[in-house]
Amino acid sequence: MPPETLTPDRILEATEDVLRRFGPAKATVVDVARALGVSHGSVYRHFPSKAALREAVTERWLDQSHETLSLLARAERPAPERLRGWLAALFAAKRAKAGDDPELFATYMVLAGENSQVVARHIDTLVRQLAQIIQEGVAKGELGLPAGTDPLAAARAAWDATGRFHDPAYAADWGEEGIHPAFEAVCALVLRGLAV
Amino acid sequence: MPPETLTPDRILEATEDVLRRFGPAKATVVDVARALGVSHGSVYRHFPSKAALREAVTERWLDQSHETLSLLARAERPAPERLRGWLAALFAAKRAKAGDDPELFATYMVLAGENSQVVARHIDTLVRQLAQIIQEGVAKGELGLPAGTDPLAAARAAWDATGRFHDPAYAADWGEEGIHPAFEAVCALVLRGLAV
DNA sequence: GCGATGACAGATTTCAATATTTGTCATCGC
DNA sequence: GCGATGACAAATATTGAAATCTGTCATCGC
Repeated sequence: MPPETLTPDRILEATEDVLRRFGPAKATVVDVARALGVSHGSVYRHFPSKAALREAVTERWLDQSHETLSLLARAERPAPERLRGWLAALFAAKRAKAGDDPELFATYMVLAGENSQVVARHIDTLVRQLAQIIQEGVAKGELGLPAGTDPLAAARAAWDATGRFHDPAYAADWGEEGIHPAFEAVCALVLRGLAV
Repeated sequence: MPPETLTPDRILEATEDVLRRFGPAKATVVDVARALGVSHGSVYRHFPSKAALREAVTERWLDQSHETLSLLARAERPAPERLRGWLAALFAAKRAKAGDDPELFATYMVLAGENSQVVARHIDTLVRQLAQIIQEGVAKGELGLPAGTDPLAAARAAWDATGRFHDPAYAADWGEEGIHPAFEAVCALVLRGLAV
């Protein structure tokens, strides 16, 4: 018997590995099976298709980034600071991922493109964190919304407005000279738009 | 002699035509020459390379959209209204182009990708129009900027913040259900961020 | 004289034959 | 019995030879 019994988790790990090594275009189910020392038929016992396997890898990867940010969303500081910190942390995390291992990042961009449903759910989670900050800020009088504005809609607007600093489509810009001032400027604009 | 003598303008028109008919991948210099009834060598007399030809087409295409917007930027209305109108017009124009002829739009997206310099200049022109509106608004007390903020930087921030509604990378979203509310929300956020 | 031409070399693209991969399932061995 | 296997058909990707395209330039005809 192999070191451990074959589980979805072990398969996912091996898949990540294969993706890292061969890239999204060349990584095959046969490669994954080979990495695990099993036949590719066995992989299909745990995942119904290659697409499902890749989707699961995508989900796993996106879930990793929720933790840290959700801590920041709950931190005990004035809402404007928290909002700023949250956005800055999001940007810093993405920037680091894209900068440290561009190939791996490109791989995950391909996976994300294949699984827009999963990505949409991920974004939803993050927007809800934003909404929480905004809602609490409004409740404490630290932030202001035009009468009748839904905090969730405001959060979505803030998310959209800062897209250049978290949407992977812009990853190429994140290494540029003026990206930090640009982030500061948009951040300031958004915060001013949410001020009391 | 052909109907008219061979000029850069006639070549550009023929190139646009060929691009429209065959798409960016299949359009060749030989096709352009054939459409004009000349040898491809003659095209090279007016444009040094295929890339230069395509760049010129891109420039011509982008320049078309400056006119209408620059009129709006100069309109005689309160700055917040003008700003809103300008952003809405930009969004409407892009949306219409992408929606009416998706293939042609895709073609021009490819061209734009090939000529980021040209696109950057185009964006610069538009951001300057935005800056003009903001600057006048600030002068008249209709808009406000944090002390020491450059109107051009503020314009760039407003541009970045509204990217989802003018960046062709998001064109796929422009047909979606909730895009108008999303635009309104971001617009409101930005206007509030620039209010006195 | 001067713009247009088309033959040409080298780069790029196309296309069809070949090989690999995906997903299924009857069969195996523990 | 039950998870693992590998042979298999259909779909997809790779490959390399042939065709086309880009860019140059010596030559042509007006």
